[in-house]
Amino acid sequence: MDYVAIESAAKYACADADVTGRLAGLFEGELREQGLWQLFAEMEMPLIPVLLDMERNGVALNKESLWAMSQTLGERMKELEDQIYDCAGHSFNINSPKQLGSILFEEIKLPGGRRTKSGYSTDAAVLEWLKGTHPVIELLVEYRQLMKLKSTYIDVLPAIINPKTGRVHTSFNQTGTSTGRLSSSDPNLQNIPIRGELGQQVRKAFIASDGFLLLSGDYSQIDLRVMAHLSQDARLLDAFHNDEDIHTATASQVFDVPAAEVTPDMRRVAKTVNFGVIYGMSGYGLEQATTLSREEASGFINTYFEKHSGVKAYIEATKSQARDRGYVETVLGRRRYISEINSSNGQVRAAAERMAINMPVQGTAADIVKLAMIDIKREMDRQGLKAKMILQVHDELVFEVPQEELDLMKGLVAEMMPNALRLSVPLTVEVKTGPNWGELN
DNA sequence: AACTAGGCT
DNA sequence: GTATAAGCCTAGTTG
Repeated sequence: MDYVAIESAAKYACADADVTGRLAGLFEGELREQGLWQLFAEMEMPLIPVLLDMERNGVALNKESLWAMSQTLGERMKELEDQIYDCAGHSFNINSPKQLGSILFEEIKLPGGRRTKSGYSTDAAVLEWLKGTHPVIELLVEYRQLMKLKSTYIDVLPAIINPKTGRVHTSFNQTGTSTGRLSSSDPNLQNIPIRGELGQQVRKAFIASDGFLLLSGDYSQIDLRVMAHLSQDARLLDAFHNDEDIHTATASQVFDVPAAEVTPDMRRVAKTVNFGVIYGMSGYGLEQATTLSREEASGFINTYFEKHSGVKAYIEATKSQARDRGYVETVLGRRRYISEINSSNGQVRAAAERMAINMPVQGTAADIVKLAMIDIKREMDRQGLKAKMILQVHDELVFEVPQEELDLMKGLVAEMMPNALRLSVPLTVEVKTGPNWGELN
C-alpha cells in the first residue's frame, strides 16, 4: 500500500482535522478490499471534505408545519384507535404485531395468512390481501401509515434541530454500504417521505432559508442506463440513444405492440420488470409485485430476456465472474467480494447471485454521483459561490441557492452531473427548483 | 438484542 | 419441497 500517496492525496483533498475518523473507517473497511486504490485517491478522498461541508450546512425545517401536522394526526389516530377497539371488542396495543395477529386471526378469525418466525404476519401485503373481508382492515392500514410518519419523521425532526444553527444536520456515512453508496443517519435524510398526500406534506417541511431556493438535480433512470452500458444490450442502448421512455419501450417489446398502443397497465408491468431485472427478480417476485398470475409473470420475464439477450448474457457473465474471481466490480473498479457465490445451499447461492448482479449497477451509479459531487463542489468553491450542497439521495443532489445564483447553479448542475462519467449512453438530469423539497418545478 | 414493520432510492 | 427483488435506517414491542 502506498501510504505516501495516500498522505499527499489527503493533504490535497482536505486540510481538515475532522477527517481522521472517516479515514479510520476507510482504511479499516474499504481499503482492505483491493481495487479501491485508484478510487480512493480520485474519489473517496476528495469526497471527504464535500461530505463534511454538507453535514455542516444542514437543512432548514419548517417546524411549525410539522407541529401542526402532529396535532392533526394525533387527533385522527385517536379516532382510529377507538374504531379499531370497537371492531376488536376491546382495547389492545395496535403497535404490537403479536397482539394484532391474535386478534385478527384468532378472535376475529380472518383467513390466516403468512407466518413469520414468531407468529402471524400482519404486514401491509397481508392487510392488502385481507382488504374487504372486515372493516377493521382499512382502519389498520391508515393507522399504520399515520403512526409511521408521525413517530419517525413528524415528531422527531423538529426535536433535533440544532439550536446553534437552527437546522437539521445528518451524518453521511462513506463506509457503510457494500455497493459504494453513501448512507445517512441521525437522522436519515435519504428516506424522507414523498409518496401520498401526507408524504408530500412532510417533504414540504424541508425549506430553503430566506433569500434562498432549493435546487435539485436528479439522474433519470441512472440504474437502467448503467445496465445498458454494462450489458451493451442492443435494445437498451437503442432506447436510451433515442431518448425514448424506457418503460414504454420495454412494454412495446415485451407485449409486442407499437409504442403508441402501450397502455398504462402495460407500462406499469414493464417498469416493474425493468427494475426487477436489476435485482434478479423471479417470476414469483413479479407475480407478487403485480396483479399478474404466476404463469403470466414468468412468461414476461422469459420474453424480456429473449428480447434483451445482451442483458441475459451480462447477467450470466457477471455470475460467472463472481464464481471465478470471488468478486464483482463497477465500471471504475470498485469491488464487492461475494463470499457465498459458490455455496452448496441453493438459496444462499441464489441470494449471492442477486447481490452479484446488482452491485455493479448500483455501485457504478453511486460512483457517478460521487464524482458529480466532487466536480460540482470544486466548481462552486472556484467561483466562490454562496450556494450550498446540502443533500445526496443516491441519484439526486440538493442545493440551497441564493436567488442571484440560481441561473448560474442551474447551468452548472445541468452541465456537470451528466458529464461526471462518460458511458455508452447519455446520462440525463432533471434540474428543478422551488421553495421547499416538496414543491420543485 | 431480536423481531416486525415500513420509510426512501 | 422451499423460497423467491438490491441497498439502506429507524421505531415500537417483546423477552
